[in-house]
Amino acid sequence: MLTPTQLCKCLGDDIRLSLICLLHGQGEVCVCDLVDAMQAPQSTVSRHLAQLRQCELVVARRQGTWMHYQLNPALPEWAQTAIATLIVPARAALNVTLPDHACCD
Amino acid sequence: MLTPTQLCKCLGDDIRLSLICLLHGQGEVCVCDLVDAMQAPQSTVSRHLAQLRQCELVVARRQGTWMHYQLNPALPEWAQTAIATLIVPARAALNVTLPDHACCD
DNA sequence: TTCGTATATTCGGAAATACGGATATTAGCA
DNA sequence: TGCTAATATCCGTATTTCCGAATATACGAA
Repeated sequence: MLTPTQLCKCLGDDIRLSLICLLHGQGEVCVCDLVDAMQAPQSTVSRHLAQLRQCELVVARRQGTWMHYQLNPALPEWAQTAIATLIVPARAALNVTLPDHACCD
Repeated sequence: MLTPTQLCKCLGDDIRLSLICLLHGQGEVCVCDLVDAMQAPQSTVSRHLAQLRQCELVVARRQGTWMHYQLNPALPEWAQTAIATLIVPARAALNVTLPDHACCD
């Protein structure tokens, strides 16, 4: 079960926090768009997504070859609140935005 | 200036999060009480306090030989809100409480 | 001065984390 | 089948973080 320390550890990394920013308020996003938005190698993005999945901050759904990620809608209240609070300054500090949805689907 | 990533990194450690729990809503607390509450060597507690000071999550005031710490009252809104949100589940998970104030003063 | 107490800092080593290229896996399609 | 695209995992290495004993510093009192 998610502890506050774990949540903070997960969010205490620019790449992972950026990924959360990209997913927040977006429904599902496919990995290719995430890799595109982060300017980082695919293996790096995938590794961080796996970590977020492991803490259950995000959930994944496979559709054919593609994977769609979204924020875990079943997070405890306090975690959702904390994330919502941090998102605003994080967006400003990290400056990440989804590309025009180009790849899958 | 404090970034969301930095805040999370600071809070993403059991000892530092425990220290924040001990300070939250308490005004000033002296180091001896913090060392007492955390069952950890003095140098460890002091090192983590220094890190919290460096990120400006806490501020310190010297009074003679003693140091008194408190949450930085000038934290940005978002940081105060995030901390307040995390404190509740953190207290439950980490189970830390101040000892009867015994040492300095 | 010198001593004792409170706290901070240093230091070497252990452990955890991050990286990204290479490779494996999974699925769709010919 | 065999090929290609999307994604995940592996692996050796580099970096960061953490630890606690030892030491240093700051201060008050004698």
